[in-house]
Amino acid sequence: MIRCPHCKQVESINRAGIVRGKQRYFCKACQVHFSFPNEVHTPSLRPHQVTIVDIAEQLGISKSTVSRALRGQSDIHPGTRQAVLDVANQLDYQPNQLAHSLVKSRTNTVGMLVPEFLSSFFPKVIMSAQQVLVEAGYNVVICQSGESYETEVANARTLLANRVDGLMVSHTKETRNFDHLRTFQRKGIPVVFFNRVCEDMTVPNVTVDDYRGAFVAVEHLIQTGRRRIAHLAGPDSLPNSRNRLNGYHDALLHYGLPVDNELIISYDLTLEKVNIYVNHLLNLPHPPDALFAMNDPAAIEALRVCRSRGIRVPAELAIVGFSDDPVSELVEPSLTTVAQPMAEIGRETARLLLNALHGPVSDVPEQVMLPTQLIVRRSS
Amino acid sequence: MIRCPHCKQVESINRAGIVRGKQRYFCKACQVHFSFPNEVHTPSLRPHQVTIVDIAEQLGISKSTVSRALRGQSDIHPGTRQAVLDVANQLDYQPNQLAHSLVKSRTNTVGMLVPEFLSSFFPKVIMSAQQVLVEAGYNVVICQSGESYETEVANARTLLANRVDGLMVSHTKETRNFDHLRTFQRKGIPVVFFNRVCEDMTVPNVTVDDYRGAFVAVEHLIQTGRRRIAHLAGPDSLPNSRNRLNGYHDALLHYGLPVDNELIISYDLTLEKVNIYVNHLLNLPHPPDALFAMNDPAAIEALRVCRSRGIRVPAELAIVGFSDDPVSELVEPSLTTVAQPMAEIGRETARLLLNALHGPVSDVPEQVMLPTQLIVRRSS
DNA sequence: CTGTTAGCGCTTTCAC
DNA sequence: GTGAAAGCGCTAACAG
Repeated sequence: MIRCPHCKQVESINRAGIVRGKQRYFCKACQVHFSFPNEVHTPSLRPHQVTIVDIAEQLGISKSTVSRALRGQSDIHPGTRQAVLDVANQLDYQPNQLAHSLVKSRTNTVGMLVPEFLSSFFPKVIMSAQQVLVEAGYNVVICQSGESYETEVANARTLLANRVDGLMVSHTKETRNFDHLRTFQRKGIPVVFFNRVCEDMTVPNVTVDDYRGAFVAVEHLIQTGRRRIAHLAGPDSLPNSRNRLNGYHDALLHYGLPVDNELIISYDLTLEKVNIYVNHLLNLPHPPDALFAMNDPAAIEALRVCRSRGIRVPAELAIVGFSDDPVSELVEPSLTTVAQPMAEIGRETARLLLNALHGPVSDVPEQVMLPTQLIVRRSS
Repeated sequence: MIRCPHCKQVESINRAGIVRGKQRYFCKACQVHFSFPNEVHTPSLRPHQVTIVDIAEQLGISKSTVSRALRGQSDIHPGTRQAVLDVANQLDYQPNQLAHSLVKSRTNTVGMLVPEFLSSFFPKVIMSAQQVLVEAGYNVVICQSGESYETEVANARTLLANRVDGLMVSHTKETRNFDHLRTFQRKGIPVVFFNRVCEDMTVPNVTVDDYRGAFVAVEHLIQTGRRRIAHLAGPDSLPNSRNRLNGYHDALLHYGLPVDNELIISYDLTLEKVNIYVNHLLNLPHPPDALFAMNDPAAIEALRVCRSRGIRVPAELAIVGFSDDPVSELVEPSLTTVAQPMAEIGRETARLLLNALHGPVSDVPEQVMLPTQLIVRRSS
């Protein structure tokens, strides 16, 4: 009698052919295929985990000696060391990092709090930060909050309970209260911000020059003849958004163009809102001839709105994004955007954290601001 | 005297204006902006971490009582509990998960090994798996290996040393030896494979019906009049690749088309190779009129090659990808592709792991195969 | 209801 | 060189 592993029903099961000698089944209710292997799995209870005491006993020596041998300390008889290593190997000994961390009160692990990792920005930053940190002997554990403040707080608690040695943070768009991060500071655990930084906390941080990036982007639009430039801004809670908005604003002023508040809309970083707002802008009596968006996903969504309305880009509306997501090169027309040095952001964040971790930090916290670069493509 | 935090030089520093009252600097050598905050950071050594003993002493009770109160056990005087909670709060007590895990010999943490997370596939799978697992009270730590076998082995060692309670794995394209994963099995730590599964290990796993997905994709090309269909296959080491290749193969046979080995090229999942191979295919005396690619990034790279060579898609070459990466909808022309239910893969993987974690698993390991869906767009 | 004791697996004095 | 003993912070019997 075959039972669907999902809905536990028996009636809805059909045989679905044989693949590599195995009968496959299909549950009509769940629309799911499944099968069972031939070999039988014998799930013993968790067996005894071998410890240094096991090694010590087998060798008739003390566990201190085993500990020393395993760590390759100097004051140890070469023969003893080899014997320990051999037995450890033979017993398939795996050191217990928990016990080690407990006694050393350091875990060699650092945490990273990010708001999401669906766009390419955070994965790239994570990878380069990780590379630097792993090389320095640290493990990196990544927590993503899905832009939810509550999840971020929960993640921070978990990392704290697990006694990470340090923390890298790019907070959610909802985060206004930073107590969960101040706790780390109070406990003497170094915190480094990147990308989205808290201006009220005195910690090292890594940002890009959002102001300048936005300024140059808008300048480019002006120099290519645009006069009514709209801005899809990010949430006011993010310094990022504010800096880009300021850059936009100052570029208009600098070139003597009026700042029309009707053309500035700040949204919550969800694509549905982009859709609504872009349509709204296009429906204006005097619609904009250009759009500078907070980020690439927004710009690309704007592109789609234009496509669906038959509005030609860039002829009728020029569009510029921010970040240089790999997608921006692939869309049609390809997207002009302000590139951020993602790998460098990661490396710098890792470097600042290592500084804080290693040195008895005698300096004021360092704040790194990386340059951006305008990449002109066909959407402008 | 200002020193560049990167190159440590003094000569290459320029002042770069004042932002929000702070002097900013620019290092010509490193092309980097930086600044220092006003407030001075006093980096004390790591302060004493408060423990249940501290709470016990302050209250003049035993630490067992504190432990019980904190965990909300039943046999405790409500007054005592409240007092403990108050002091814990006042002292900013944070439980030490390491100590807890050590004594319980379980960490409530599960590991996830993925080959990369730059494409959208793994992030999506991770997110949905995480959701299920967090709800069940587990933390998830994610390790990405960048498709490097050595990194995967190192990650596995770390997770083992940190005594994860369970493991979810999608291995690298290089992985042929699975000893690092068998170790978990031997130690009684449940392992679940997903997406890229090891056929030699008797563990639960989650896959999609690659064979059928490929078959349907090629069938679609045939039914829309294509006769010379090329296949850009993945590495032979991945069952994924082999199943998709088989689906391609059988579809041709089923419709009475010849299988031309010249049109089947297997590549190593790097985009540079895609470029070379697609060009090679297009240079053939009898070039293909359609291409079925192992995955969306490859298909999109093929699209770019065509664009740069002025080859019209789909008129001259129809292209079909695999996975339904969000990008595939955005490229021009939009990409026909075989969608994988990423969220469901994650959920199922998490479910299988929870089963193994909770139940004393009395069954044979379950193998789930999820259906795919052909999404026809403009590239075919 | 609460305290005492032992111990999770490891490192670290301090003797010998 | 090596061992004995104490302790990292917490939980879990077992008494009372």
